[in-house]
Amino acid sequence: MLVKQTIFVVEDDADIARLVRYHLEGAGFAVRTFLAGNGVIPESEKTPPSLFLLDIMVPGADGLEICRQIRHNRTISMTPVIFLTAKTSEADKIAGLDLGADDYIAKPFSPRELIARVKAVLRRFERPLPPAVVTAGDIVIDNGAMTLTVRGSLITTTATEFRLLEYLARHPGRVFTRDQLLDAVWRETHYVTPRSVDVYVRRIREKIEQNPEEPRYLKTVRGAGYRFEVPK
Amino acid sequence: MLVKQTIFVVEDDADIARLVRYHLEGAGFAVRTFLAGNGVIPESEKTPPSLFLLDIMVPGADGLEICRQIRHNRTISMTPVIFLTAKTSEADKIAGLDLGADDYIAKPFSPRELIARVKAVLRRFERPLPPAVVTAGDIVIDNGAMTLTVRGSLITTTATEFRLLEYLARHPGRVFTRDQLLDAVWRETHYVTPRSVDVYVRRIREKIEQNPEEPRYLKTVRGAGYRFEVPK
DNA sequence: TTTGAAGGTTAAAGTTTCGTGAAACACCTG
DNA sequence: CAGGTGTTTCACGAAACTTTAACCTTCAAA
Repeated sequence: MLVKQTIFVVEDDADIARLVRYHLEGAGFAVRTFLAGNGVIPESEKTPPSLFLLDIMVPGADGLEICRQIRHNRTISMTPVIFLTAKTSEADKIAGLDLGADDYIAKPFSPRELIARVKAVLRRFERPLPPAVVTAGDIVIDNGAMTLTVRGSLITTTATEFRLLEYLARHPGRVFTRDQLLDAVWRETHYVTPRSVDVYVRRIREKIEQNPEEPRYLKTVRGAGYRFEVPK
Repeated sequence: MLVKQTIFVVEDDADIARLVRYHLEGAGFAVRTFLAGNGVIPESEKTPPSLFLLDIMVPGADGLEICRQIRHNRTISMTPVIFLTAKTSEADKIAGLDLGADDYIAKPFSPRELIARVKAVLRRFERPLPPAVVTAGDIVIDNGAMTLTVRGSLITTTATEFRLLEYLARHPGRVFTRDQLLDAVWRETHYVTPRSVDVYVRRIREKIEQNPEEPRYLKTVRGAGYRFEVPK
C-alpha cells in the first residue's frame, strides 16, 4: 500500500480489538482502537479515518448511536461504516441499514473476510483520481501509467520520487515546507526526518533538470521549503 | 465502469429508497427512484435503464405486475429485473414462480449484498465485447476462442492466466495494483492474498516473454503493481 | 570577514518488495 | 477414491528502495 489508510475500531472486548488491529495492520492499514464510544467523534474530526469498524454493542454510546453521530457530522458524514455484530438478528441489521452502515461482519469472522470486506467497502468509496496527466514545460507526468516523460524520453522513477514530483507539479507555484510534503506524500510516517525530502528533491532534479545546479522546475525557497515552477 | 449504468428503483418506502440510492450511487451507478409503480414503464421507454430493482409490494401496480409489463414491452423486455422482498417466504415463492426475474434480494439486506447482486446480474447480461482479439507486439489474444498466440505458435493457458493477461493487455500502459487486479479478474472471490497475483504474473511471463527476467510486455512497477506495455 | 544556519551531496545501513520453487489445497473426472 | 489439473499459500533470498547521518557548500547577518 502506497499510502496507509487509517481505520478507527470501536470495540469493548479488548481481545477482539487486539485481534482486529493485528489483522488490519497486517494488511497494511493504520489502526486506532477505542474501547469505549466516547471520544471517537472528536478524534475523528481531528484526524478523519478512512473507515469506521463499530461493534454494535459498546458501552458509553452504542455502535448505532455512534453511527448516527457520524452521519450527522459534517466533516465525517461520508466516511464508510462497517458494523461488527455478534447477532445475526434482523433487528440489528435493519437498524444499522437505516443508519447508513455500509456493511456488516458477523462474529465470529475469519481474518480473510474482515480484510476482504474492509477493502471492498473502501474501494467503493475511492475518489476518482485527479487528472491523470499533468504537463509542465517539457515534462509529462502520467498518473495512470506511473510514467514520467522528460523532453520526449521516458524516465524511470521510484514510487516515492514519483509521488513527490506529482504532488509538487499538481500544485505549481506553491511553496511547501518539508513537513507539509512529508504529510502529503509520506502520510503515515511521522518518523521520517524532514531532511529526507532534500534527498528526494536532489534525485528528482537529477532526473528532470538539464542542469541540476540551476533548477528550472524544482526550486529551493531558502528558509521555507520547495516550489515547483512551470518555466516559460 | 466506463459509462455509468442507470438503475431504476421502484420502492414505496422512502427511507429504503433513499438508502438503496445512496449505496448504488456509492458503487458508481446512476439511480432513478420511483415511489409508485405508475410512470415507470413510459420512462423506461424514453431512457432505458440497465436494470430494474422492484419492491414486490408497491402501490399503483405491484412489482409483479411491473415485471410482467417489462417482459411484454418490446423496447425493454431484455432488461434484467431484481426483486426486493420483505420476507423469506415471499422470496421462496418468487423463486418458484416463473416471473422472469433474474434475482431477488430479501430484506433486510446488507449494502454489500445489494451491490454484489446487482453487479452479478449486470455481468450476466453484459453483451459479449466487440474487440474479441487483442494484439500487442507479437502476441495475439483471442477472447472468443480463448487462445493465445505468441510469435506464431499457440500457447495453452489456464483460465485465470488467460483472464489476467487479457485484462492487462486490454488496458495497455496502465498500472494496476494487485488489489485492483484481484477485483477485476478474480471477481467474486475476494478472499485471495494479493501476492497470488505475483505467481500468475510469473507464469504468464514464462509463456509470453522470451526472457522472463527482463520482461518486455508485463512490467513490474515497484511499490505499485504491474503494467502491460506494447513494445516498440 | 567571520559565523551560524540552511541546503546539497554522498554512501552505507536499514527496510520493504518482489521473484521463486515447492508444498498444500480444491476440485473434477474417470 | 485415486490421479490429474488448476489454484493458492508460504518462506526465503536477492534486489530495489528508503532513510539516516556525516560532511561539504552556500548564504546572509553582524
